[in-house]
Amino acid sequence: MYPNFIGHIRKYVEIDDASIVLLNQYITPLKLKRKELLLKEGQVCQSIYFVEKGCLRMYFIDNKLNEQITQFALEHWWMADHFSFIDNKPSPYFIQTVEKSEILAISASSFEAMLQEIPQMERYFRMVMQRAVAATQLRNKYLYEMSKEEFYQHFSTSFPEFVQRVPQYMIASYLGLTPQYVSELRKKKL
Amino acid sequence: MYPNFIGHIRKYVEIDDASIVLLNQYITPLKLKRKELLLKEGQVCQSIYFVEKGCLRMYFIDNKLNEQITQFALEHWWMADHFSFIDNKPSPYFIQTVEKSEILAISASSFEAMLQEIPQMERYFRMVMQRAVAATQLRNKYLYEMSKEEFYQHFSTSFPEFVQRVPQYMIASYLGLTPQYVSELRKKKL
DNA sequence: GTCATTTCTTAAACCAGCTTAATTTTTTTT
DNA sequence: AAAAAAAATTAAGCTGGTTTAAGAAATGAC
Repeated sequence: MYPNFIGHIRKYVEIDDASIVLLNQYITPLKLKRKELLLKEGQVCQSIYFVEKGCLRMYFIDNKLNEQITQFALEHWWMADHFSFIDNKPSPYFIQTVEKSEILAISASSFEAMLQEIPQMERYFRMVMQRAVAATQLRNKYLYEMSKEEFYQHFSTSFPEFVQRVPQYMIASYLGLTPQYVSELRKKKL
Repeated sequence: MYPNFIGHIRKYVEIDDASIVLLNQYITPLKLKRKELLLKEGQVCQSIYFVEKGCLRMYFIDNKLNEQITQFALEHWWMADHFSFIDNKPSPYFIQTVEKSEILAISASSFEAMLQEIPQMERYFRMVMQRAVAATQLRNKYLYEMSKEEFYQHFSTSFPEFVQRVPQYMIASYLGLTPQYVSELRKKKL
């Protein structure tokens, strides 16, 4: 059905096929084209989104009216504005497909019901969230210890597929660099 | 027993007194003086730490041999190097008390056993981790949209108790600033 | 209570990465 | 296939925040 989603769950918890079938009622699958919006600034982030296939980005409009990207999600990643999702507050973010994508959405009420009915999912999300915290701790450490030049080089050698797949100006934005500076860094490395 | 800890759990999940009593067997309470270490670089982060009273900091030694602080934890906060804790890998961090503190430690094996025996704790930690993700998303947004000067001013007006309690050079380190620059910014504001 | 250590301040020179602006290349649309 | 739009490059000048160095003030230990 959703091989990436089910595979991801089974990587973390033991769950039988019957429970997997139960899961379906909580999930809304979405087939989206490039550049479609899942969340707009000012709306509440009603769902969390799993990338079954494709790529999402999250961004906000900064005071210079630039789209400032704060996160990407490729296959197997979850995407949400968690503060908005948890507390039902309007979000400052947009969430948009970068390319044609297959997304699984779970609304806040489905999420709650799912966790009640399938306790393994509570455990799954505890682990997913814990790993997300671990990942941000690591990224954060890199931010503290590297110059922007090192940060860019580190990113592009660590995630070469990413650099292939996503426009350069989006990577620049995500890394907190100007497109001009990224351009300079690329020239430097060749 | 540990009013801050129990209060924190009950803020998130319904749990009866019997289960609270069960909790005790998984917890190691620690009374620590100022500047005591809970984790050293190169060790595996064997436990997660709850600050019942006092203050912890997490830091690593950067390439200029500075102590670079990446996190603080005051009362009610959890502290751990999650990658090290989850995957049993050596940590690059030190975790140290900033002041005299009362800490509750839960080792990895206790953590696992506790989650098995008391399912509400699985839910509690899912929520704690999800809020931690939400908090880093927010902090991250501030990093993207503010200059370092704004970031400092924002932090010191948002957490005035912190600025009272923790030496200025530690706050500078945490915010990614030099102590000299923080000194300049303070002078500017008066 | 005083000495030693830690923390904070001041100031000048410096530079990593940004801004601005114009051109070229690539991609998308028709 | 051509036109339009989006993305990437180049280069010069500038600035927010660092570095370096030294002295002053505050704190903790005995």
